[in-house]
Parts: sequence; C-alpha cells; structure tokens
Amino acid sequence: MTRRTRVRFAPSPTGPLHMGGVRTALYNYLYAKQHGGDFIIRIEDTDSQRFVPGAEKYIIEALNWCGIIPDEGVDSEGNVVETASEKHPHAPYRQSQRRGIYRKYAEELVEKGFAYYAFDTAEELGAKRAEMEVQKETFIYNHTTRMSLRNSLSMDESEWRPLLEERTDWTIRFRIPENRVVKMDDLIRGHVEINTDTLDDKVLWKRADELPTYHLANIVDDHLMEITEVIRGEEWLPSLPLHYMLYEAFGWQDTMPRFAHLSLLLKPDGKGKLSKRDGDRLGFPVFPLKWVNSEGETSRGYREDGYFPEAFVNLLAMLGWNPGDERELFTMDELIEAFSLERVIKSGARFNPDKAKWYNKEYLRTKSAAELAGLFISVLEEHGIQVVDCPKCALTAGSEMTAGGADFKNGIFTRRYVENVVALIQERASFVADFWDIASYLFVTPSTYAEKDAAKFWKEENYSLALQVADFIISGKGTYGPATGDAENAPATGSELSISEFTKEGIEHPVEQFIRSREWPMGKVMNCLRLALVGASSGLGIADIVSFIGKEEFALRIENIKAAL
RNA sequence: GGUCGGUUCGUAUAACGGUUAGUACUCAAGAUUCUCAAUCUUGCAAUAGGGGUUCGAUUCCCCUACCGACUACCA
Repeated sequence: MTRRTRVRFAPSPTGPLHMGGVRTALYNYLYAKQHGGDFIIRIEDTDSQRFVPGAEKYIIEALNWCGIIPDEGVDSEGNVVETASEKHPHAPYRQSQRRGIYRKYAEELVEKGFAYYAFDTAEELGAKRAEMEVQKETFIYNHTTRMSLRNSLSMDESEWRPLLEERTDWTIRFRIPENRVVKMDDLIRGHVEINTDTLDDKVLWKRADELPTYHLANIVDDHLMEITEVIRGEEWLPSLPLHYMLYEAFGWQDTMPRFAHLSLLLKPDGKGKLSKRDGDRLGFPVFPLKWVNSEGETSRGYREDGYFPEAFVNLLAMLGWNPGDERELFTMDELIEAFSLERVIKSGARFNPDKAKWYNKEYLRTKSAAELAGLFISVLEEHGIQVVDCPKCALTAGSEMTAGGADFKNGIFTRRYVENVVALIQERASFVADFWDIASYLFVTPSTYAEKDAAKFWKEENYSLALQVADFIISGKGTYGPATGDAENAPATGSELSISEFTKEGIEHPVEQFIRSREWPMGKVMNCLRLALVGASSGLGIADIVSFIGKEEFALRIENIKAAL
C-alpha cells in the first residue's frame, strides 16, 4: 500500500519564526511537492502559558513571503485552508481547537496499561528534583521512582479514583517500560538505538487545561492527519523512542510516519545555536520578517532588510543540504526537483552572513530595471526625491526637466530616469538600499566634498584643465590638441572635435580625445571633475554622470566646487 | 552528571576505500578602466588527536578531545 505523501510543519506560536524554523518548513515543503503530496501547517498551541498573540499570523505571513504555501492549514487571517477531498476532513489545524479529541486517546492508553494517572503536584516534583540535585543525582520519573510517587500505579484504585473528580491538577503519564532497547530509523541519521531506562514517564495530558502535551498531540494528530514523513528539528531526536512507543501502544505502527531529524543552525561565530541576540550583535536578521515584541523591542527581518524571498529561500536551502553537484542558484521549482533528504547534512550548519549577502546580489542582478526602480522609488522618497511617471506630470509641479527627465532644483525625476539609473548601477549593489549610496549624486547636487579626495585632486592646475574640458562638454565644440598619438590616422592639430550626441557614448570618446591630444594627465583631470560632480573621487564614469545630470547641472557643479573649496 | 547526535580550508560544502583533497563565500594580489565598483585571472587556506582493519582510510571500527541537542504538567 502506498500512501499519498503528507508532511506537516508544526510550529508553536510562542514568538516569531526564526530562520531555522523557516528552513524546516522549507524542507518539508520541498519534500511534499517533490513527491506530489500535501504540505500541512498545524499550529501546536497546547501551551497556554507561552502563547504569544500575533505569533501565528507572523508565522503564516513569513512562510507566505517565502512562497511556502500550505495545502492544508490556516491562512494569515486564521481561516482554514483545505484542499483535500471530503473523505479526509482534517480540520481544524490548531491543536487548541482540537482539545476534545485528545483525552480519549490518553485514557485509552491508561486502560491498556500503557499510561497512568499521576497526582503529584508541580511543587512536589520540583522539591523532589531539588532534593536529589543536592545529592548530585538526577530525578527521573520512571520505574525506579514511580512506586514511591502518588499515582494510579502506586495507590489503591479506591484511593485514586475519587481524586479524578476532586482534583483538577492531575496528569496522565506514559509508562516507560523497564530496560528495553528501542530501535529506530531516521532518514537522515540512519539507525539509532536507545535504552528505555534513560527515559522518563512523560506527561501526555494535563487535566488543568484539558490539553495534551506535545508528545500526545503530535502522535495523535500525525496519525489522524495521515502524515507519512515527519521532518523536524534535531531537538526532537531524544523523544523519538517515546514517539515510537506511543505508536506501538496505540497499535498504529503500520502507518507510523518515517522520521527525519534536521541539524540545527549555529551562530556565525563562537559556540551554540543561532539566537535572536546574534543578529543584533553581528548585524544580520535571524527572522524572516520584522518582529516587534510586547516590550516594544524590534527584531529585524530579511524582508525589511531588503532580501528577496527567492534569495532567502535559496540560501536557507543550501544551509545543510547540497544537490551533489556544484550548482548554488536555485529557484523554488528547481529546489523541488533537486531536493533529497539523503543529501541533508548531519552536522549543524553555521550561518554565514557574507554568503547571504552574496545570494541577494546574485538575485538582484537578475531583476528588471523596472521592478527594481519600483522598489528604489520608496528609498528615494525617504530622501525627499519626488518621482513622477512622465515629464508632463512634472510640469504641473512647476518643474522644468532635462531631456533625460531630471530636475535637480525641485528634486523631481521621471520614472524613466530612475530606471536608467538602476540599469546602470544594479550590478554594483547587493541590496536596493545600496542604490542610494552608490548614486545619490544622480539625484541631489553634492554639497560636501570628501576631505581626503579633495586634498588629492583639488589642485589649481587640475581645475583649470578641468574647466577647459567642461567648456568643451557644454559647448560640444573643441579642437584637437598638438599630441596626435598614433600618427597614421590622427587628425591635424586644431581640427574640429565635437560632441554630437549628449549620451555616455557620445561624450566619452570625444572627451578622451580632447584630453589625450593635449597630453593632459587623464586621471587627474577626470578625478578633479569627478570630485566636482560626485563630491568624492570614486563613482561612475564621468561620461555616465554628465549624460544623466545634463549640461545645466553639470555647469552648476563645476561652479559650486570652486566656492566650496 | 546522564543519554543521544555530530566533527573536511575562517564559513558552507564535494570526494563507489585509490584525486595534486574539488567548488562557492570571505580575504589578498594582478589584469582592466578616468576613480570606485563590477568583471576576469591567480593565490592563501582543511580531513580534530591517537590507535586499529586494509596493499591502500577523509571514507570502516575503537578510544580521547571538542561541539551540539535533550534531560519540564515547553514545544
């Protein structure tokens, strides 16, 4: 019998989903889609103490942003998403809404002798633990201790039965068998064995809130939802034997899912797993989306930091998995095609922010200028730049534009202008936000000049030459100088040299000829010009800048620098 | 402490028991250009340690070290 592949991602809404959690969800999703099966999101909110409002919505939104869309589960509005046929009514997908179904399963286990009622209070147990800790021993609730504790195994039925009604703080515990070796198989780790003597009698169900604990809810729901593979974090590996025994106790071993335990994401430096603090400390997000907690502390998110979801998904996929060849760039569809649990790495993966940045850069360069311009516009607006759709629209704002679509005086530019800028600089950036740092001088007239660069290039002799070059650029007319370089086809000294088209291509060559034919120091002259145009001696090519800002602004900047320095 | 899992350049990783141990990121150098970036080329850099098994071990086994997870009426 082959069953339809059904996997689930089962987060608990105790806070924002961290990138390790997103990776777990992603691997589940990839596995499901590769096998033509279902990906289910189940909310494990059985811990009423740790419930955080908004966390569920955050989780769904984060996965949504990544393109990890459930076939079944809840959407960001809390509505049930279900694509399965009527034969398989699996809703609801929140365990708090399923509370009615767990008790009978827990009691079934008691009846079968696999579990028992326990009446020890949390305080009593805590005291016991503390007591044993003094003697440097660890308290375990199991066959060595359970007969000396208060439960339906150690007490007479006449004694404990009434307690079930009288008290509301009892629990149902699983009775871990004595000295038995549980043999397990993990899709990633292979064969694992463990002796039950190291395990404790886990609480399965709590009378206090009428809710199961993770272990029971998990097994019951995975069974009911017909889950075929459980792909989850490594932290669950130690409770795998319990889960095996639970399936056995229920008599469900025939349909028990296969298990795969993923290693954890580690800090980029030092010891331990990746935590919220690392992001703040090292300057990168650990969460997919921005999150503001109840104290008002915000944690940055990949989305808000300018990462593309495709880049984020790609880098996450490659953290702990590889395709077996040397490809590194994958779309979601390609990941679905290439993914395999066999190639998931057993050891923990240390997150590398530099590589993350590189991924974004790779995706940034594949985007169209139009799309990027759309994103860049909001950055521009933050800097007080107005972007209009066409030159005519600008007219109403009292603006006069260059042919290229720029109005520096009023800070108004056309969308077309922005797109042209983006096309020119997109290969230089990792993030859309970098565009501003790279090309702000294509939107605002520089008012300061980098001290170091000015010291190097702001010289009277450079400037006087630069002025002559500027004259040539503005008038478009000049002459060849005496130095003709390679003799053959060189034009005669004094013959006419002109700029016929005011574009990068149209300007670049004549300007170069103008300078070279005079044997002026190219670097010094150009950098002096650049200093005036950019405010620093680094940046785009002079011809590029000039063609963008236009003659008038060009002249203004050449003039400005004289007054400023 | 106990149980389980893990360990290849700084990082992510590749390598049927046989390779000069490969690739990417980072870093450095060179090329190119009017500068910066981009790009291209080159370079630096690893099998945790010790025992076995084997003609031969990154690969299999054992020990040690280190790292991690778990050890709740949390998930």
